[in-house]
Amino acid sequence: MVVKIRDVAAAAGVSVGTASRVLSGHPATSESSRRRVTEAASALGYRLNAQARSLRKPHADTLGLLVSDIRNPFFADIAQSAERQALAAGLATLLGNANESTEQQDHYLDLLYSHRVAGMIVAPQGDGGGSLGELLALGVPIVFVDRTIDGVDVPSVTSDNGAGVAAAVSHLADLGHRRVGIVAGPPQTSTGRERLDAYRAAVAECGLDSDPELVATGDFQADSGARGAAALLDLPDAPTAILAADSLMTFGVLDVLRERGIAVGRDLSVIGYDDVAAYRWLRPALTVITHDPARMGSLAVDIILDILAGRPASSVVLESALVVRESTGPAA
Amino acid sequence: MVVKIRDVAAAAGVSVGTASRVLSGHPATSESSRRRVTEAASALGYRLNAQARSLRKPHADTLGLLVSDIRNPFFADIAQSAERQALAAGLATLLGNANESTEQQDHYLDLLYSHRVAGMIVAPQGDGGGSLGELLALGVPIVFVDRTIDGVDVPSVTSDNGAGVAAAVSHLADLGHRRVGIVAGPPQTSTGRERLDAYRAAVAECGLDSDPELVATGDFQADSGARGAAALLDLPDAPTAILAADSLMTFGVLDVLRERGIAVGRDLSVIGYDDVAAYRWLRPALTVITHDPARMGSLAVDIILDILAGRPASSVVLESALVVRESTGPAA
DNA sequence: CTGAAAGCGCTTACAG
DNA sequence: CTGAAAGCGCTTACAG
Repeated sequence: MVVKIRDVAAAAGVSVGTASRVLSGHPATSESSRRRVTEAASALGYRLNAQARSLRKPHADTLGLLVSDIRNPFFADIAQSAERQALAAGLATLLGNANESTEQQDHYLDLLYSHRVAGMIVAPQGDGGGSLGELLALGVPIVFVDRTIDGVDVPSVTSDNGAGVAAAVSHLADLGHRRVGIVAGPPQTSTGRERLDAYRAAVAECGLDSDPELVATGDFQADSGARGAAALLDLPDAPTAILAADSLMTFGVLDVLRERGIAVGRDLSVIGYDDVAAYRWLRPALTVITHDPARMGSLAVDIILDILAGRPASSVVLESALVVRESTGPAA
Repeated sequence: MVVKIRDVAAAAGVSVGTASRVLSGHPATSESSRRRVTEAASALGYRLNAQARSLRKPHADTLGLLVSDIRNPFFADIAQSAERQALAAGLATLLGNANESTEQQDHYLDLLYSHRVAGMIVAPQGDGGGSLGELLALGVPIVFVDRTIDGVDVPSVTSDNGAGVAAAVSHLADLGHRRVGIVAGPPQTSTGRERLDAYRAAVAECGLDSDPELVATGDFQADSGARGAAALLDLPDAPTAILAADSLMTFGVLDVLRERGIAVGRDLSVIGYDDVAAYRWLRPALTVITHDPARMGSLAVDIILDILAGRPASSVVLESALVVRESTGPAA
């Protein structure tokens, strides 16, 4: 019932091989075959079976994309631009949502491999063992986005986390803050660690209080931002400024401040992370550390394409910057 | 170099058929084969080639998901829950982003079909012709989410748009508003049309001004919400309340009000659509028409599973309700 | 430029 | 319960 290439070939009066060559754009075809096959295909409503094709090819015309949380606008932006860029290169995107879980990451990695994707873009987690290590050993083209894993030599597209955080802390120091709190990301992620390290380095650099109690650890979800902020505010000697390490936790922090009636920018300074669209309607406008998820996504695809084409693939580190708006002010 | 089932069979000392049966959980296997094959497979690091498997099966173990805009939080929620539900049923999700374009929708539809997905969940657009019509004719299991197409008989999971809009208009009427503006969605979408129709019916029902100038048409993107609000506000006899037909346009409307220094809830009442997480930080808190994208996504997957299992599949219409918060007040 | 044929890695009747 | 074999729908050397 479903039309296959042999039906097209029969209708066009050519061999299956010739039909295949015409349909896949092989140059060695005559004008007349091309016409007849094309006509037969559209008359019969022929639709290629991508499964069958990719069984003969080293890989399918799909790209695996594994993000940590598709509902996080930062990753939605990465996904959107990666998908667009992949599509332009003729690759369909298989999307996985690791949900900040190493197990689920491994599950998806296996799944993507079993579909013989041409390459995978992943915002990784864990220590580079498990399925990730196995796939790497198999030579599957993988590029990391946003995050990396220590000791795992894979091309990546990341942001210069240090620069943004350093600028943020120094901005706060200039405003007279001495005790700056941070709601850090999970230590299992490179971004969580790098942002925290940069915070510590900048705090030392600027001569601020380096009290370990000023560090709360979250998991990149809103609730943990709220818990972290609450813990910091409940300190006997609470910070006068709080920095959050991603957008969801930033929202959690803001929730707590509102509940407690603390005036952002006046009573307490706040610096958010990831300049997501949803920040746009916050008042006072949020001072943030910003980077470029859309560019991350498209560059990651470019690197996969480089690898597939045998071109040298190199990692890129994108800029990160502080955008000062209204949520930071002089220390109370 | 890559381990295939024949290698596993050889290592286990059984035939390829037996290895296949063990690996795919066929009941007709002996305890001893099961042990030997399982051990051989894990010792060799065998990974199934899903392409090859699905070539022998009626379809792949994948589900196609075609949303209108992955960066729209409403669709991100649908995607998240659909993916989770599909995964639980052993289906990987192939995600497409139609980007509110009928052409791109058709492109993805073709792509998904070429990958022989088990079924497709789509937030549709257009008139039911093109690739959509062809796939339907081929008997591909398709279910619509959020939107439908007139005259196309496909199971769907939608919201009762009429109920929410009616409640919203009536709420405004109760507050004394006579001129209620709407930034409607694109007439190419069922949700765009239904919400507008419900608005018109409710306006008539409540005896409000039915001036056609009170209707601005947007495209479900923020910018069009801003343009629509500006047009409404520039009317010689401007509305005292504005209703927006989706979340992105709601944000656009709010932008314009802020630019113009109009106090939401006092100078002008605003009712938004889709109770997305980003609304949570708006002040004054937004009165909205709410429905349940996560449930939409998982129910849509359930329907696909019903179809695949040969069970009767029926459409479901979810509730939609008005949540009154602070952005609506007495007519000025 | 074209056809005949082998083969991609699996699954599944068919016998036994 | 098991093996041998056919076949899923394509692509691609190999000859010509």
